[in-house]
Amino acid sequence: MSTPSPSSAADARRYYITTPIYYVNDRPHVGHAYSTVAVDVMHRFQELKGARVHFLTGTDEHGQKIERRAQEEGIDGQAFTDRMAPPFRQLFDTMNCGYDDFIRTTEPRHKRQVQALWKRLEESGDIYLGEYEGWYSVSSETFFTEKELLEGNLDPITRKPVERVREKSYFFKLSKYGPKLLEWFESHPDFVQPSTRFNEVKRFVEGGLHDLSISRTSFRWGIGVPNDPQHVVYVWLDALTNYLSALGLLETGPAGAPSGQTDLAHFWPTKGTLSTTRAVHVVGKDILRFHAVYWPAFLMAAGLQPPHQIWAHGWLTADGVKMSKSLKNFVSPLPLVDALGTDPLRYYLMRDVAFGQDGDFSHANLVARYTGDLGNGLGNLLNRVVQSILPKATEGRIPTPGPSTSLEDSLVTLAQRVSQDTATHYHAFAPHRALESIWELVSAANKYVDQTEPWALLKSDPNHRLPTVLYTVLESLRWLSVLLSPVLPSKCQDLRKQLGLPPLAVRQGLDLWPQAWGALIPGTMTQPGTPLFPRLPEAVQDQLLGAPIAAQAPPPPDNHTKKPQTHNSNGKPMIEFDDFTKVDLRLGKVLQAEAVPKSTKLLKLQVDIGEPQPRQILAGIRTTYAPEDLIGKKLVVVANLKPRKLMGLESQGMVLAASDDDGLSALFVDKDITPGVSVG
RNA sequence: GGCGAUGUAGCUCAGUUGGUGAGAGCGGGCGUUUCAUACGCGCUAGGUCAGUGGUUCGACUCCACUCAUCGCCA
Repeated sequence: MSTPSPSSAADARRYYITTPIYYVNDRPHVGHAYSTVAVDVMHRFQELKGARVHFLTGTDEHGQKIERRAQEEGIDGQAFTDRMAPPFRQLFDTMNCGYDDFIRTTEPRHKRQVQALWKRLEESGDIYLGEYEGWYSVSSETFFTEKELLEGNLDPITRKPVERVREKSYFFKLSKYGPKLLEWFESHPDFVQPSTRFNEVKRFVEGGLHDLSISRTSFRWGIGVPNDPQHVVYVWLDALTNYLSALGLLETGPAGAPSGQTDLAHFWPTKGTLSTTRAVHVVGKDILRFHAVYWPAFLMAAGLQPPHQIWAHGWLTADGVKMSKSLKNFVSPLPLVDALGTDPLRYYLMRDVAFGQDGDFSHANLVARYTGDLGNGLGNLLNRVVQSILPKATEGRIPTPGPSTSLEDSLVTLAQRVSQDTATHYHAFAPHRALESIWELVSAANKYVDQTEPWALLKSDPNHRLPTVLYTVLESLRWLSVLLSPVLPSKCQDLRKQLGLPPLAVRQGLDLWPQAWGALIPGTMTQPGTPLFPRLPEAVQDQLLGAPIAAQAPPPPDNHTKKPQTHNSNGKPMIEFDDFTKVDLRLGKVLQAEAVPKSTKLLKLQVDIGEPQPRQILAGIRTTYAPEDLIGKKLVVVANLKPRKLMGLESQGMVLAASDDDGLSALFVDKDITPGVSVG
């Protein structure tokens, strides 16, 4: 399995990359954002390398499921999809995905192309009229065989009932293309990624292909079959064609001659342009088969070149739970963008999930990535130099570097390696690795600042060593502003602005990827601004971490059993007896008590709980009890609470007390019972 | 059932064609600096590399089997 070398994309003058078109039967969620952001990252990377990129996304709007949804609402399909499609577009705009085209399958330009493709397939003799009978699942838009169905004739995926459907149908001679497909797979070892998915595809084809039913008469909401308006084109043939129709590839003029859409059409590879174009479809693993088997077969039949690559990514779970309609636990990206901003969410999605594998969308990890990587790592690096030291050293101008030492040399060497590694990883559709690699440079730069101590040089050597040190850090940040820009486009603009640099201006044929050290121009004014990734207010953190899934997603209602009570009148979750027995409650006798200095609430107690040594326990009861009131008293102690530091002192347990607005009362024991005995 | 994967430190994962004491990031612990967004830097994981049995001078890395998890099978 070969990975393209870092230079190959720059050579590929044209790069066509697509997301799946999204089915508009529901509102967009973080999964849609994920695949579209991934494609946007690739698109931005390729542009930086000087490729001419066409980035397509859009919506899939036909099919029986849509027809029924529209009917339920008493509106027609067009009105329904006109309402459902815009939120997708808005989401991708919010996520700062710079798509070049957003196609809807209900657009006339697409309908013409589908019909044109149909005619081509007909001309090649690969379409015939037959009769189809089978179990059709409306919810999955597909037929199932008898043995695939669940008991009671249910769709094995959606568990909805299927219908016995018998209808006249046009068929595509898919069976004829099995050997050609296998030959194609053989000669294109990177056709499907990741390779384990490719294995599945190959075996599927090796198992033999049946002809594919490609029209329906049982519903109307779709594209009419040319010259047989009773039939509607099968939704997958319809949907897949979007990749061509966005390029106007099959466009014909009034006289049937190719129209003027030739420029865009060049994004689709032909035999003559294989080395200078690259067409890649990014899809979810659930629709791989359609893209890796049916789609190349259609294209072969139409006399067209299959795409270069199909990249199947994985699914996201939500805080460890599979996202599903019935659980209503789809993570909506918009509140996250409100809380953190677009770029941090993009960063999280690209950094925390290995592209191609399934991943988990974890709110805790999101916050950790924001605070740790972005805030403490990158943001603080910029801040500590541009905001803090540079104004004092050079009144904010980029300094002129002097002779370098081994410290500078090794940082430069590392930056060059990181730059190469990062490019390799972006190329291989491994944004998580690219970012991992980039953070080597972030860390090294922070370490460099620590080692060189510019704040000390400010006093000891402001005219010689200091300019070199500051220049080196600033130049590292300039490199970072390029390396990170595919993932953090707007934050990198901000970063560059603070460094006194113009925005990155991509141009076809111009490779902007960092290679030469020292492009920062001494004397340029920097523009210290607000921190790139300000520390999250606690309220925002709490909002992100505060049981976001539980709140939005009650467990699926169970109609048969009575729902157990999950919370008590205090809003606390119900616990099992076993949970309770985990708490080691013991009787303790207070041996000593004294106030904690500088604290109005805390008392430091030495409590005998039957152990050789008394426990030191800090209790926030000083407002009610004076130290001398407590000595000799017996009270209830939580003995197995993890030790915790309060006001610099370790507390090895907790004293039970009840409190209300007026004060509190410790739980004293009135009989003379031996310290250390269990309470329960 | 058939086919294919995966199982490495608390968590997420790297570990090229078998060979110096098995790694990274995060979390935890300890220390330290003070320019900075209480941020940075340093040290710290003694992990039966799922298990068993093989091949080999030598295996996390090859083979067989077992267990667990997952994917594909129109």
